[in-house]
Amino acid sequence: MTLLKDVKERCAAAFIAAFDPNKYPEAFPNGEVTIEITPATNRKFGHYQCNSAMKLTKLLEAPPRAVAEAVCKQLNDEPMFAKVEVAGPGFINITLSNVYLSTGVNELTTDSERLGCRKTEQAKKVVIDFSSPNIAKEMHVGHLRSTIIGDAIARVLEFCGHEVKRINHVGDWGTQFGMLITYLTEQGADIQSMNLPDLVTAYKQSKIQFDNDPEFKQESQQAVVELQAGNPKIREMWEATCKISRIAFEEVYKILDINLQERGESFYNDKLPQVIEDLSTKNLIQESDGAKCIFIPGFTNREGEPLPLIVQKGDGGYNYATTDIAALKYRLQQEQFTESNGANWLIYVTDSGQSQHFSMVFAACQLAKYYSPADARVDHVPFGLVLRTDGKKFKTRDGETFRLIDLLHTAQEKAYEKLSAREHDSLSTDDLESMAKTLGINAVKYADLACNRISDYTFSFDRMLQFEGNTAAFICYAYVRVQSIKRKVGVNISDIKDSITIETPEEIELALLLLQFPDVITGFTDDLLPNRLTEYLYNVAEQFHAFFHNCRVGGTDQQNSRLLLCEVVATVLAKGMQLLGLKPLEKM
RNA sequence: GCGCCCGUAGCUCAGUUGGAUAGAGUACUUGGCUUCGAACCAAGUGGUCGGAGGUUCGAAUCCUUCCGGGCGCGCCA
Repeated sequence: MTLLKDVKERCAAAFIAAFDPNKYPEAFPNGEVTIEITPATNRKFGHYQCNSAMKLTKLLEAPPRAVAEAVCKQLNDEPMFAKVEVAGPGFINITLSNVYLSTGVNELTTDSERLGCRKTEQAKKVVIDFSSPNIAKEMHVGHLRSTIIGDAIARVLEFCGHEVKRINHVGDWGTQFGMLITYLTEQGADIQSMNLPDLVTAYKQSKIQFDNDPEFKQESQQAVVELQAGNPKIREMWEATCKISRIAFEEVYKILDINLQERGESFYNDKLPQVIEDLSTKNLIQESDGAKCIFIPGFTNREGEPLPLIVQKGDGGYNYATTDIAALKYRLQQEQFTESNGANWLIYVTDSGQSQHFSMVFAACQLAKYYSPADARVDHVPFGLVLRTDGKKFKTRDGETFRLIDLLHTAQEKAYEKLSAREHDSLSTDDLESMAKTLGINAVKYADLACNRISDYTFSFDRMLQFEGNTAAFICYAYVRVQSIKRKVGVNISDIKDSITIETPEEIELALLLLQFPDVITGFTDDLLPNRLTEYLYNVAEQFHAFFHNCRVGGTDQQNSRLLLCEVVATVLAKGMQLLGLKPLEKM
């Protein structure tokens, strides 16, 4: 039972008590009523508000205020609420009682793992596809967004009790390997001694030659065919390039603390012919200009003609649409989970430029009866571009992308500058360096997660490393201060026999927020927007500072109660940070 | 041209599915350290929610239409 559900249930009961469900069957289908409870828009309206009196006014055949007053009457003696009032055109404003809030936060003190969040009753088998860099290319900020958004979603869904597989759908297959391998062969390159930057350089050269040298182009295309056919020599070179890239990717994942399982496009190579065959037998494929296409109703090209999803090219090769269909089918039908074979929730975290592609792939898979929305949830989770502070795309003056690994190191270095510029009593240089590494990465992640992912995101070291406002450092600082007060008071939390008593306005606000944690997590799983959670953590941190400023802890009658409250704050902050892939600092 | 996304304070961004007087942060102004970290707190200035219509008790949110920006649109992924 979450706070929101609790309020909702009691209000629904009040509607049923105030109006005879048998008399108004339309308002009470099956004797029940669905009502709307939202957090109050303004504190002077209480903690929550119910707007259903206005919505149900027609079905209940009474003016909105009269409906509200009848419901309100039923709630006056409810111990959960301190006050229930009717206001304006028919709002029911609800203020929770201090007793209810106190009881609620007390329960959290013995529930540090779940913090009121119950595991889902409908655990799903989730395959989440994120990060997905390309072999022989550097990771850049676009991969950063996919990686940290995907990671945060995976962490939250795991916490909710879903069974989650994190898949790195790396770009390790396709025509580019033909040209890369042909180029490396012609140059007589010693692949074993190369690193990723060498590979990237070779890739760029091969692209130039591919575009300008017809003979090279032909050889490259032949190399692709041989790679797909399993030519040992070619295959060996391909594996070597993958290995080099993998080493570089792992370095990034280690810094970012990302755990995911690589299963690249090549994994589906041998499944592609069957997919085409299956689509053919289902009469979904039409030939157009030599290519095999699926025409999906509702999609048109620039001439207004039906837009094809090409699943087999004129030269017989397959492309990413084929791979994505094969991958979707595989994940839903063959994926090995502990209890059954297939997943029933697929998530793709990619840039929003691929929205149309995924709508078409999803539509094609539904036409092929690989799934129906009734038995599987399939989400494309899009995100916007990364921009510079001048609004342009995040690239160097030469049009090159910044290497992700360099950006991460820069963030850590700048975090060190910021930290060391302040006075610290008992922190060694080693401590500072270690903190800066954590804080730098926290800042990079938090700044990205704190924006609504659908919008474009403006990347700025200065902003993300600020200690004020909605930033990683501010959240960390709140946590640090809780740890500090605990050290200062010197009481072992687990020895405290007292319970929390909520009294002051600051305590009430803080308790209310802490009890909302499960509702925030539930909201997250509905819309997969990480900024809902960052905003919540910011509110907790901010409210903690306000509480701490006005309510003394150490040496007061309320010391133990407030110490316990502080502990809940720390637990919520730590859990929230963990779910976002951030690491708390004990000191800073 | 068609499709999708976006347009909210000088800047960076929220806005919980249609709710009350549109909110934070930053910047700027002001007040608060002789007790738990002032990396903090409190207050103020700042808005035609891109424009115009429409739907209704009620619109930043839904519909229509313009304006401005971004992305995508047949054999790259």
